Amino acid sequence: MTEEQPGATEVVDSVLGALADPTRRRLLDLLAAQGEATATALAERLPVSRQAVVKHLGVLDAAGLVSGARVGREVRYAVRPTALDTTARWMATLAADWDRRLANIKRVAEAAERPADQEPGGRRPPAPSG
Amino acid sequence: MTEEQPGATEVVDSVLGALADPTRRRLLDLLAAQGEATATALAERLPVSRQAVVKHLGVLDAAGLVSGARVGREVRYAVRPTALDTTARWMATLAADWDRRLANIKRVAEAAERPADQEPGGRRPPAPSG
DNA sequence: CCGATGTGCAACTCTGGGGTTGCACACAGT
DNA sequence: ACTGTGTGCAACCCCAGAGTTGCACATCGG
Repeated sequence: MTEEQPGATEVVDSVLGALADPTRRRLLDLLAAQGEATATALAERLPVSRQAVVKHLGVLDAAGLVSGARVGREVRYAVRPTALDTTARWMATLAADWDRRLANIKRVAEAAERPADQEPGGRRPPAPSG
Repeated sequence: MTEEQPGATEVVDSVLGALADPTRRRLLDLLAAQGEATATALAERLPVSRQAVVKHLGVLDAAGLVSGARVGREVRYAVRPTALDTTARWMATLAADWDRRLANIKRVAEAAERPADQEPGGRRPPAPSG
């Protein structure tokens, strides 16, 4: 666990996969609230077995969302904000990109709707595929 | 399709579920690039059948990520940035929250590590469970 | 009207992964 | 040394959902 950081795309990929499950989101909530907890302790506060929690923690760890540290005979898990932050930024960028494209396309569509309109010397964008 | 907007939590929930699938992400990429496309046209650019694409578009539509409009005998789908933006903001807030909690806990832990330390007049936070 | 093209619906298959149980191993406390 | 508690591993069950096929229905172009 706790490997070096791979490419942002892979981070986003695994984070999205990890966050898709409600139980895992609940798990992250609990971890964020308690700061640190073992799989056994977390399982007591969830309607699933410890083994299920362990598996989920494995997925979350692979996604870089949590990390576990051995303390004596138990393993304390804690939340790691970095991967989540990366995904949030990626998503925000994507949303902005969509907005940009949509605005572009709308503009072109409106321009094409009235081709007989007055077309002054100013040049419009050549293609919307920017 | 294209219902009224539900609570932000439900939006985030369905968006995360929708974005978990690679084919759906690919689908969104194509749609964002082309601006508008039919299920049939999208299926030609993907290694799955049209019906699979239709199902995915259904999921994406339920998540508010795309919307389809009937034009003659075909249905043109387009990307909708709002739900994605909502999820991005939610995620960024969550990441910030984790950071806050972690900083809080770390501070408290350090303070508890040396209880015999000089404790000046300044007051520290009463509990980390904020 | 007829063919071509596109959509909608339904039944079906099959793999992934969420969940469980059972047991072996590791460590702390007395 | 022995017991209690926590972790790790493996086999197993089960179902949601990703994907398919087949066919009926709608629409455009001649």
